[in-house]
Amino acid sequence: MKNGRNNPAKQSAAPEPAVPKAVVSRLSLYLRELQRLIRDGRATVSSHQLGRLLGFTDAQVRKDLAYFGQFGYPGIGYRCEELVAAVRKILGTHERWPVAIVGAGNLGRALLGYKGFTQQGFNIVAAFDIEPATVGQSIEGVRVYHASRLSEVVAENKIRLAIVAVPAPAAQGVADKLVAAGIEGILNFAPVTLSLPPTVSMVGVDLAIELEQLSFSVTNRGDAKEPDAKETVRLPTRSHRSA
Amino acid sequence: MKNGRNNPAKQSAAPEPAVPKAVVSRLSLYLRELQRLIRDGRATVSSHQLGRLLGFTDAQVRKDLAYFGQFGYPGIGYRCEELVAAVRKILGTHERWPVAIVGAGNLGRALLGYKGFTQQGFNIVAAFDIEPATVGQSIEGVRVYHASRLSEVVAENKIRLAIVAVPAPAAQGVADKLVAAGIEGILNFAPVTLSLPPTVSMVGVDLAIELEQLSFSVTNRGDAKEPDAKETVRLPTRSHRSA
DNA sequence: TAGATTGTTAATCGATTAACAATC
DNA sequence: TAGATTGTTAATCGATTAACAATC
Repeated sequence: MKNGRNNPAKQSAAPEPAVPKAVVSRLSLYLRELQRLIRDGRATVSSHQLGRLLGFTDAQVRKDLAYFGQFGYPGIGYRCEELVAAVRKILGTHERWPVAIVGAGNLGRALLGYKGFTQQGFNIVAAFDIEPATVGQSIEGVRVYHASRLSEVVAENKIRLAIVAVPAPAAQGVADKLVAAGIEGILNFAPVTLSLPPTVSMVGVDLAIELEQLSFSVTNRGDAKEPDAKETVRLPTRSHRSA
Repeated sequence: MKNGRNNPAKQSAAPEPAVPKAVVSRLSLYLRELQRLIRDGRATVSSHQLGRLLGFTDAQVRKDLAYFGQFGYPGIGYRCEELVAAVRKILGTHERWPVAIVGAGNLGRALLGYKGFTQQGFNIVAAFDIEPATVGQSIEGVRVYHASRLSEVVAENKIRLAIVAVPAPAAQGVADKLVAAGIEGILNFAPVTLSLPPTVSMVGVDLAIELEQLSFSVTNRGDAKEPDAKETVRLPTRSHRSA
C-alpha cells in the first residue's frame, strides 16, 4: 500500500527506515519495566502509563513500538505478557545466547557471577585469561581457558557475543583475536576506542566515563530547565543515562 | 556582541542554549582519546583527526567544544594538554571527587578495585553494606560501614556522588537513603528505574541491557547502511554505544 | 453508548553537517 | 604567501510530539 507508487527508481528491497539506536535502547527499558509490572500482577498497560514510569511521552512509546509492528489494543492498551514476548523477540533474547568473557580479573569475575545476564537470556559459557594462576580454574561454574584457545572454544560453543574485561593496553589485541574467531558482537569494558570491522557490533561501557557524566551534571546545576516546576509528584529520573 | 540587539524582551539571564546530553557524553570520549594521544607523544590534534579516531565529523567536534568556549588555534588545531585541562574543567574532574559505594557484593567489590576511577579523578572513600560478615571489613583499602551510618559518613567526607551496586529489590530504598543523606548524583547498577527528586542526577548502567543492545544489532544485520563501502581502511567502531 | 486508547500522519523541535570568513 | 584549520552561521537531516480517525 505505501511506497508502491511514484517510486520507479528503487524497485525491490524497500529502504526500510532503519531503527534509530535510541529506540532500541528504550525497548530494553520497556522490557525491564514490563517484567516488573508482570511481577506486580499487572495484566495490561497503556502507552501513557508505561511512558510515565520511564519519563517518556505516550506518543514516544507508541512510535517506538510501531517500528516493529502492531502490539496494542485500542481502548485497552498492551497486554504485558504479550508485549514482553514481542520485545524479547525483537531484541533477539527470546532464545538464549552463549557468551564468552575475556579477562577473568577484578571486573571479569564480577561479571561471571552476575545474575542479571542469566535472567535476561545470556549464558556465560567460557572465560579466557593468560594468567597461569587463573587459567584452568573454574569460576562461578565457568571454566577459564588460556586466551590462545579462543577460536577453538568459540567455534565449539557457537559463541557469537563476547565481553572484553581486560586492561586497556590489551583490549585491541583481544578484540582482533575475537574478530578472527568470528565473534559478531563485543561488549567492551576497556576504556579504549576499539578498531573493528563494520561487520562486528560493539557496545562500550566505560565506568569512569559514567561517573564523569554525573560529575558534569552535578557541577552544572540550576542551568537547565527549571521554569516549569509544576510537577509536585516525584517523577522517576529518566532511568538509563538521564540526568 | 551577539545576543545584544533586537531582543528587548528577555533582559538578564540569557536562556543559555543548554548543553545536550549527547555532547557531554562525547566530551568524555574526546578526553579519553586526548589522553591517549598525549601518552603517544602528540602535542596537537585537529578536529578532523580527533573526529576520525572516534567516528565523528570534524564539524561535530568543533561544535561540541564551541558550547564551552574557544580552545583551538586556526591553522594549528588543538593543543592536547591544553584541551585535556579544559575538558576536565568542564566535566568537573579537574578536582578529585570522593565517592561512596553502596553494596559490597560481587559487583561492588570489583568497582572498589577499579583503577580507572582513580585515574580519572574519583576516589571511593567509603563502602556500605548490611551483611554482618562484610561490615567492618576493609576492601581494597576502603572501609565497609553498615548502611545505617550512611548519612553520617557521607557528611563527614563531603561525599556528593554515590554508586549503587545492590540487588534490584533493595535499590530504591538505598536511593531514598542516599537522597536523604544529601547525595547529589547516583551511578545506578541495579536493573530498576529509580524514583528520584529532580535535584538529584542519575546515570544508569544496566549490564544485561548492554548485552541486549548487542543481541539486537547482531540479529538485525545487513539492514542498515551498506551502499557506501568505499572505506577500505578499518575504521573504529563508534566507541561508546555504537553498533 | 461513551470513554479509553491505539497506530499513524503532520507539525515541531533539536541536533548534525556543510560551508565559509577569519586567522595563524 | 599558500595551506591548514578554527569558530560560527545557515541548511539539512532526523527524532520527538501533537493531533486525530479508527477501534475496542
